[in-house]
Amino acid sequence: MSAISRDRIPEGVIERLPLYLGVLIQLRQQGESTVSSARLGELTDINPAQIRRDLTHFGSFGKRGVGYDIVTLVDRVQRILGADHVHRLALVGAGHLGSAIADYNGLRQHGFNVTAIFDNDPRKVGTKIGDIIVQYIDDLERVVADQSIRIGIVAVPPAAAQEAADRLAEAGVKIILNYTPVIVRVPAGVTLHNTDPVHELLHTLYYLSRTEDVV
Amino acid sequence: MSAISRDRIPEGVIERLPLYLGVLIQLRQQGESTVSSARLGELTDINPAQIRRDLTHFGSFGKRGVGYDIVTLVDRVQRILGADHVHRLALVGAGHLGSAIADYNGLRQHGFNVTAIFDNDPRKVGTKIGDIIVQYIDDLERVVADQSIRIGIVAVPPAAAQEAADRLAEAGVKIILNYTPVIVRVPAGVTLHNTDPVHELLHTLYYLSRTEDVV
DNA sequence: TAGATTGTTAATCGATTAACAATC
DNA sequence: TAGATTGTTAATCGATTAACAATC
Repeated sequence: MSAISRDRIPEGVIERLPLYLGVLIQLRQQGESTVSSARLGELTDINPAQIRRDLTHFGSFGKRGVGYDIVTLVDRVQRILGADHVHRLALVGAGHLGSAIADYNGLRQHGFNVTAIFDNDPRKVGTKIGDIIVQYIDDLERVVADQSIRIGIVAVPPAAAQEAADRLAEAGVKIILNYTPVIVRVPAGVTLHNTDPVHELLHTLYYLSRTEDVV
Repeated sequence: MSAISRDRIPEGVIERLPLYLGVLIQLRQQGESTVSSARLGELTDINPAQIRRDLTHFGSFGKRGVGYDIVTLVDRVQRILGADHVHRLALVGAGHLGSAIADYNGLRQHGFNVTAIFDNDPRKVGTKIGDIIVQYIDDLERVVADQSIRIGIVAVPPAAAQEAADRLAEAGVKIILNYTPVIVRVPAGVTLHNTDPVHELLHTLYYLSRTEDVV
């Protein structure tokens, strides 16, 4: 290897790649064939210089005077992220949130396939969400290992969150998406990502109180 | 005012405040009365120096040699974020995702009160989610204005996302949480926050492909 | 060739962290 | 008083952006 620098890639770069990917796929659907960093910047609200800079961390994918070939760039970004092949997902929790996630088509479109759903409620076990039959939580370890699933989603009530994460990690899952407000501990080697509407609301709220003055 | 600097607060600081708040509330529940930045750092995985630095943007809330009084700090952080009083929320979309959000107790605990839910499906209109009756989407403008709701959540199918956001903004909403993968445009003065599981999965995925090598 | 746009450097800007004096 | 921990400064580190030569 020569041109491509294999140094640490800044976190911010990795966060922006999915954003680029989303816009690129949209452009591809619209039949566009090339795109400039300027146009990409408009669509993502990100400085074009930064987009170019971000991409050079992984190589040089554009043509001077022309821009980036969309099909190629989609492919490259997917490969960088590891989204160029299918990933099986285990979902813990078959309530409203779990159902929403399992039904969500966007996942499959990006190669994320929910292939196992677990719940501890006997009334839910055996029912179907989409194509998938809800299984009893005690089968988690076996099923996850059998399917060598490496991504898990925690969509259970707060009180059950830590246990769900523990079992997923124990079963060999490497990425856990936590949809619970609970601060979950995971062993080293497991990447945790938290999503909590409260967190996001509180964050945005700050800017609200600055703009209008509350009575 | 003298001590408190009224300069621009870095985005990162505002993002961390909700995290501190979550941990502080947890500590308060456990009956703790004071906490040091060191302990707070352990619980949040954030450098203690940064925590102290972050807080000084808003004043000095601690006691040297002692730490921070938890009750006071919770109160101060809530006030900074604007979370010291109740906010009404309008929810668009009464599907699984909408139901999950409306049922979510964490919201109410932080002063977020879903007081209006809208859907365009006549079969859902009139049904109840928790205490709230689902209303027809065409009533959105009227209801939101009547209740002077300033926060809206979009939990509809992707195709309906832009329209939902447009109507919320039109009705006077200032913060929109978009739970759709669609890149939604909002008028100036409206703050948009996007949450998409795909986005988060793709982001985390990058680190997965670095650690283990895929076959 | 002239125009456009990349890849890359260098300058700026901002955020994180270590260190320590102030002080409870 | 001795020990602990804050508030704050200064140093480091990293990320963003402007600018432009390379080149399609």
